[in-house]
Amino acid sequence: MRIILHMDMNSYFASVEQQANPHLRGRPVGVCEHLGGIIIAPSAEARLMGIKPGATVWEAIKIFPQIVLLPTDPDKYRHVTKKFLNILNDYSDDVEQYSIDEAFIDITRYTDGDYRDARLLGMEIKQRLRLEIGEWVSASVGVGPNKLISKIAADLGTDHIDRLGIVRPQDISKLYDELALTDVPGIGRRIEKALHRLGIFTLKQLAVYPLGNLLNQFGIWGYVLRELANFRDTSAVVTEEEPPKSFGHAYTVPKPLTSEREIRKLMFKLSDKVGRRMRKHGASGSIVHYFHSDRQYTSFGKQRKIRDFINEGRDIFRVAWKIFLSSSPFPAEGGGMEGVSSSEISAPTYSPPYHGGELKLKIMGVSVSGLRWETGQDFLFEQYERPRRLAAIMDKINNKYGDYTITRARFYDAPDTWAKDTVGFGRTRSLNQ
DNA sequence: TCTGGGGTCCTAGGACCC
DNA sequence: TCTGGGGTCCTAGGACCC
Repeated sequence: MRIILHMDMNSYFASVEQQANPHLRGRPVGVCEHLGGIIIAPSAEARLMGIKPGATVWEAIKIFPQIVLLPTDPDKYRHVTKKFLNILNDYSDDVEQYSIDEAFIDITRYTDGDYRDARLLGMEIKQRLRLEIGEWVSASVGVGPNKLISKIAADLGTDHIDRLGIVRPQDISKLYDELALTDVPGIGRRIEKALHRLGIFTLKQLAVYPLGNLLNQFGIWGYVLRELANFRDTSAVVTEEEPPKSFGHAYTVPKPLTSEREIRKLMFKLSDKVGRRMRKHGASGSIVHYFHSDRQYTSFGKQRKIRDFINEGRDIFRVAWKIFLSSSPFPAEGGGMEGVSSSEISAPTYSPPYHGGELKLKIMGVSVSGLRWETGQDFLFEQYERPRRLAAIMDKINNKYGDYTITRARFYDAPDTWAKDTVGFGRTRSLNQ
């Protein structure tokens, strides 16, 4: 029987900020993307005041006007994540990074199957976090016979002082009294609703519900649900890091966009950001996804496969723009683009100004999948011919001084500059400004 | 309060080929 | 003219996670 330990950092982004900035310690802090959005991570102090993750910034301010609001700083969090993964690696070779603030460790060998040893190990890991990362960054630890249970156990542990939850095989049946359907990872809002329609309101009911009916209702997911409800999980702790399958960026604008120019500008920014990240990782891709939502949250999204593999902002942008035109808020020219390679896609023809004003674009996203990877270390610079080399130079500048410090002028301005391939300085400092 | 941005996986239908 | 089945690719869309 395996023993799996799950570690889940508490109020991660906020506590990392508090660790890094002593003057934030003990104060209610909220980390958010921008002021029109939500609090992604409220600090423990903010939570105590009733500010939950997912609350809008607006709401948080209403509860506590003095809350300290901070923008996310992904590099900072990744740095700390590396540190805590290193600690975990001292205890097992089988460490799986599950997200930026969560990890699974197979500690079967280390504990020799003994849950008392597992508890001691959990305490030791938490102690090392305090010593090596800092007092303000803490973790919930869960221990159980599989990944699913260890994760659930970590959540249960948050009620205790030491935030260490242990569920031994003989404790599993007690979970039914403590957990709601959506407390099980894999059961979200929609599935919960569907289960309600079947008359299933508790995990116990789900656990004994006829499998055939579940399969009818949910397809293969019915089987998964049944396994979840019985806390069965045979999945292994996966140590290898899988390469990503897509790269994407999205942005919610503070004020809805209506003009073609604004929309194109944002689309290029996002495309450029995606391209830059792809090049940094030595990836190119052949499927471009574009989506947007309007203020009423009706959304439009499509993907296009092209023949080439691309990783430059302007190429990604061209495809995204074509997709956008196909949604026909502006009349599309030339119809579809089946089988068109990126080099054949011309700069979009300028269409008449947006008519009617129905589209009030609130969220936009661009991503690229269908990835192919450059081999070796030399993907960054040398062997690239001029246009790519230009892109590499621009990357260096932008990575150092911030997004869009430098970009191609033609993407910013009126259609008559489209033909020129010049490097210019964009005015925009960053998406969040 | 109409609410972030980063992802993953699964399904299903149509086109096309053998 | 009608008949099968399998495989792959492409796209849309829905669900979930942190």
